[in-house]
Amino acid sequence: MKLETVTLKDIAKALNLSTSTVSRALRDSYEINENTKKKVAEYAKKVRYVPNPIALSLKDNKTKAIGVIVPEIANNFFSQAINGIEDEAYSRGYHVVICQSHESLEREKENFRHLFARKVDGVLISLSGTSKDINHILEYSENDFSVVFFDRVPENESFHKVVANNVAGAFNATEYLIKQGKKRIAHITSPQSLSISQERLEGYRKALETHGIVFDESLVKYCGFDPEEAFLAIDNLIDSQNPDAFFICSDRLALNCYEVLQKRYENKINDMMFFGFTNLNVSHLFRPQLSTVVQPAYEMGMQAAKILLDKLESKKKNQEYEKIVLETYLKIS
Amino acid sequence: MKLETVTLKDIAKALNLSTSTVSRALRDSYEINENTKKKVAEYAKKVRYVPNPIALSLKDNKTKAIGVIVPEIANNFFSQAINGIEDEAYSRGYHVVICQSHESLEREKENFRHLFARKVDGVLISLSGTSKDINHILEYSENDFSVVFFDRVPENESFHKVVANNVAGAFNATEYLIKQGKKRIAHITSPQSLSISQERLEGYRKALETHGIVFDESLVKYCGFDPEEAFLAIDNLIDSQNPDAFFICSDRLALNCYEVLQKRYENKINDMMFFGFTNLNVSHLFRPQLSTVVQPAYEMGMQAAKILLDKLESKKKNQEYEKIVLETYLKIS
DNA sequence: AAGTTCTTTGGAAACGATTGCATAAATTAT
DNA sequence: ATAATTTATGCAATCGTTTCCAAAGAACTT
Repeated sequence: MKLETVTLKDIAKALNLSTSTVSRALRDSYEINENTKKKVAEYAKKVRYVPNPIALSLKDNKTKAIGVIVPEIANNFFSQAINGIEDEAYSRGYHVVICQSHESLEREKENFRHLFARKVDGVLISLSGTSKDINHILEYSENDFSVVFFDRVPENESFHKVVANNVAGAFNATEYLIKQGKKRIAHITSPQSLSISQERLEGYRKALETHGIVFDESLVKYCGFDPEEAFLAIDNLIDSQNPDAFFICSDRLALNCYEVLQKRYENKINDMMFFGFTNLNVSHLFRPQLSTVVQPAYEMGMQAAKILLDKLESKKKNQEYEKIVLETYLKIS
Repeated sequence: MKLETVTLKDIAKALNLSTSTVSRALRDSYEINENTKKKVAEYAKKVRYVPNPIALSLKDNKTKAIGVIVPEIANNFFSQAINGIEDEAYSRGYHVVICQSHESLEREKENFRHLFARKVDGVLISLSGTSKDINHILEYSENDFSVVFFDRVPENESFHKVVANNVAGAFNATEYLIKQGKKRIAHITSPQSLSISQERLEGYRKALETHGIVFDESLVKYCGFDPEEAFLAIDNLIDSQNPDAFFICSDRLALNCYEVLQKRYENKINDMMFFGFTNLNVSHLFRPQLSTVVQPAYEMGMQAAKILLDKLESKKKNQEYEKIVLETYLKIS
């Protein structure tokens, strides 16, 4: 059983030393004789000693693990963000526990409880679509538990945040459509409570304004997470508002929208244009064509992880809260 | 600081008992007086006592965590499989640590080392595309560390495995194309070392055979993980082999293939048909149309997790290795 | 009434590592 | 040569929990 995990005690016994000496030798303490150090190091290597992270965790109440809560893994934006988080975390010796809220506040609370009970050192989170407040998070963060938000963030000032420049992204997308001669641009978006919805709407409005188009509320549809609801909204919109373009603010809604189009409007949509706000890596293969505002998902994840880990590893209580805003780019199809 | 974690010792002190009594009371031991139990339970609830999982882990050398190694998260098949794994694991009180091999054997080895060092109780893995043998895994599994494979599995008999019925899926897809009148069906697939490649090729051949079409090796292309290589192979194939349909065995290759088609063959492809072996949830939106063999990814993940957890939780060393084969279905676009 | 059993509780070791403190031996200073 | 200092090591507590063992007191037996 060469895999039996060997402990300090085993090494101590084998070398006729005490565990404290072995421990210090391995950490290269100045108190230990060079010869002893060498002997210990050699033997430890030979038997492939690996410190037991659990014992360490118990000792200093740190797990070297961080939690991540996202609405869904099966979403390109989030899986790319997670890649960024993992790369940063692993390279710094942390591991990552991923949870999905499935857009449910209840699940999000549960995830938090779970991660906290598991004693992760901190949490990265992108809020669920039904989380209207963050009391469930304040409860933890106010007691010195580190939380960093990314993508979908709360208004509360007292948090670190990493977001895309949603206003600019939405502005650029809308402007592009306008420049293509579109006048009645429908805007399909997520629940109003989400920061991303508000900011993207703002970009959309600004672009209209800049180009002298009157904002028409009836072209805007907020959709929850029930597909049928989205289908109906989109259907109504096409029937009654006669849009010539769509600016759709999530993967999910873009797909809902295409679903409707394919089933019911094959004939009408020839000169409609579609813009999304997605990280679908296959959007260029869609017909009708779907251009999208692409967010630097990987980068966002990495930055968020970096902020969290920096915070965890700095002694001083850094009271300044960073908000990092990353630029998006347009991918025209 | 209402969040300060409370320990058994705190409860003991507050109630003037010993920690052992408190511990036993909470676990409802027969030795403890009913009144004492009640008092302890009440107080524990009041102060929201949650046992420290790290202390437990240290004690019984179990972390209630399982590791998952997949090539990529940002792939619908795997993220769906992970959903299945997580649902099963969380519902049984385990958490999940996810690692990505990025199709690299080296990374896969590292992932394994990492998970083992972190003392996860077992591992679920889908092999990387460059893992030609599994010595790096045998080393662990031979020493009583539980490993369950899913999707991309080794030949080795002494493992639990959960796979899709790749042969049947490939057969059905190919047969469908044949029935649509296709005669020269190209087959683009992953490295030959992978179980999925071999099995899907087998299904493809069988279908041809069944329908009296001679298998033509030059219609088959194995592609590694370099996109340029894939582009070239597909390009050559179209130029020199005049295929009238494609059966493409992965998300990645399907995308590579479409890349080539869009850039260079817009005119030629009108009557070509395309079949994939993917869990892309948007394949019906592609043009040219992409039908696909859909695997029960969620179910596969769940079953794999179930087998692993059952194994972890059963005392007896179950020497029979299960191989579960789940059926696929065709999604025609 | 003395011994036996049952009920209920506490003490202490264990899991694996770190670390403050004590101490023995070796070296240096006076 | 003796005291002071340095060098090198070990002991024991700690983190939070479980569990084996001991034990005190109550209740029972004969």
